[in-house]
Amino acid sequence: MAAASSPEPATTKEVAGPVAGRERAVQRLGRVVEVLPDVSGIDRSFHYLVPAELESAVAVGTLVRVRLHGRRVRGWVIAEGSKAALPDGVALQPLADVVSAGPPPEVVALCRFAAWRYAGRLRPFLLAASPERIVRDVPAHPPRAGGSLPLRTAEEDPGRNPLESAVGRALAAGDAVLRLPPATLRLPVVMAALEWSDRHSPGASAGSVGPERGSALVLVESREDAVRLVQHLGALGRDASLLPEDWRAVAAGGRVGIGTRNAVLAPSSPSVILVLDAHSEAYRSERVPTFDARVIAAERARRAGVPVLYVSPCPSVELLSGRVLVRLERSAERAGWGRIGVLDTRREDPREGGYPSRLATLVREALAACPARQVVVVLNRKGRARLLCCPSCGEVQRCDACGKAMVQPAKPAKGELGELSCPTCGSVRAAVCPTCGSARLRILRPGVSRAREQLGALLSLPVGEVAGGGPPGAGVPDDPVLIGTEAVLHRVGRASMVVFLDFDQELLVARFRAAEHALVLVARAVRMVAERSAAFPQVVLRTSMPDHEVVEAARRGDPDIVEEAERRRRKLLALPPERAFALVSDDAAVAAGDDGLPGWAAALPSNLSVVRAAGGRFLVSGPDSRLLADGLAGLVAGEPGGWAAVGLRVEVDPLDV
DNA sequence: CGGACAAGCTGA
DNA sequence: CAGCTTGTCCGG
Repeated sequence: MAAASSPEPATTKEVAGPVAGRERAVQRLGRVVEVLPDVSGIDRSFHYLVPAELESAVAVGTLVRVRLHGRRVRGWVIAEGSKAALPDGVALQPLADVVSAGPPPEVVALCRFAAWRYAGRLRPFLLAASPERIVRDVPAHPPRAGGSLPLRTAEEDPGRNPLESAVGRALAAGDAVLRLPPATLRLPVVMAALEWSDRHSPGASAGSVGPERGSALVLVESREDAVRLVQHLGALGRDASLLPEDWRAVAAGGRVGIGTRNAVLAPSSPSVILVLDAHSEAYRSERVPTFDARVIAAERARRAGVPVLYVSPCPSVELLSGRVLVRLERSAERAGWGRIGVLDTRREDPREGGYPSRLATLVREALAACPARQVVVVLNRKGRARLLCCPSCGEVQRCDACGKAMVQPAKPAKGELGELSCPTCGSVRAAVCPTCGSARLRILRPGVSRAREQLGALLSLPVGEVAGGGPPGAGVPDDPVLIGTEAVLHRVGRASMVVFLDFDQELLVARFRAAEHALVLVARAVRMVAERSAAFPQVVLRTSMPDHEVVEAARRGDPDIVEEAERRRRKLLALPPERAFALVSDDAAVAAGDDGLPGWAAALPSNLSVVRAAGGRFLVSGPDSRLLADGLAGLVAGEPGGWAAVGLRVEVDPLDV
């Protein structure tokens, strides 16, 4: 069919005939669209004709039903197409139906950016950008002036409070991090940003009548935060929509859309994007594609010409990289971290055994000063004991199979020896020293359940254990003292005091983001303890490294201390943001078992490097994320089946390298 | 992903 | 060699 491959003439006279002629006219004149099937095994698009009766309902982003290889599947219109681009001899089929409204064209474009940036398929992003349930009647998107928002260089009104002025300065900068200490309430920050957006929205002018309101997209770290914020804004007369369920309202022009990381793909045209608790790892998707909503938010803001503001008490160096940092005055920021106490384990009397009496004094003070609240103790070690040794011969209890230190998951029943298990290979043996046969093992590193017993004895108070998982607040015991792993910081709302029983553990974790993560934990703890004027330290760090930069930063309420150290370290070791990384899993290479580099490595551009990493994966790195993404995109460029066909799984910006 | 079709295996 | 399983290919 030679006609199919020749370009369409601009006009055609072939309009005669009532039925067959009309069919033919559609064939010749009809609109062609590119459709990406919503099928996980297909990573490519196909062309379809738009039948006249669906003409007005089909736009880029629309969810449609098509016939593909004999089955009817859902898919997204991802572009306008043309027959000219098709290979010879393919007969176009019409779209079978329109299923639902989908993301607006700008968001489809943003999804394409995300798929490129994270070397993944388009489908998961389009899914995240689409409504959960079918939406049939969305009013057409009101065209909004984009790209021309006047960004002022300085906030002109000096009469407002420091918080409002800081928000104003940060928004005026376009892409900024606003560092606010953990005790800061978030609602006034959001309100200040919304009011700024009202004043700077394209429709706002001195002569306009009635409240002219800008629209906003607000990202929060958890579902609970989103629900709460929608309620609070509603109470203040702001029309706020919860994503993803209020997708339709947001698509129809709802003023404030609020949600977690997927909300960055909301179907709105925000005049400001706000990311709260921007240090939170919840903004990263743990599944491939491992996108980061903060990165997509920045790109969205850049494309729309609107400001994006990241709010955090302790922003990471990656977040700060290339952005303006706005902070409060030193004294105000320091005050917002409260009083941080330090217990130096090097000064503890070993004869006291377990925990120092000073700890008991602090806990009792806190309970007396604030009887309505609990004291929360954090120990990031599950089970009863993570390291045991034999007191008679001094042997550390190791696994016979793999040599790793054995752990004791639970307290032995009365009269029983109990069991040790290996955290690496899972093998189990009785809690008896294999060298000398002693059944009395000493716990060198207690886990949560042993620490609970010890604390109960020290304080003569009931101590409850909080297990991880489940919604916040559910299943939290009402004992005066609670202990758990860092999950307690998410499960318990308020506390009179938070004690990190072994802060060394957070400081010594062998991950390159350990220091920043440790400060995030302290910030979370500070937020749980509300009374700012309390005379006792509200957050207590028990550590053998009181001079460590994280302890110092927390005490002085100055995250600069961690940030400077971290930035130096990243530079020295060429870690992000100095370089960009991706972990590539190649099942075929692992199966083949050769120890060289796989074939695709040679196809990467010379500005990227590849080394073997643990677990049969490959660590690809490049000078920046753009060059990395371009290089990785080259791996599928010539492949019609896309990522589905190449058999590689790419994790861009991995948490650990 | 899942249908189509081809090549391989089994039992009479 | 029918009838079934298993594998590979490919979609407009």
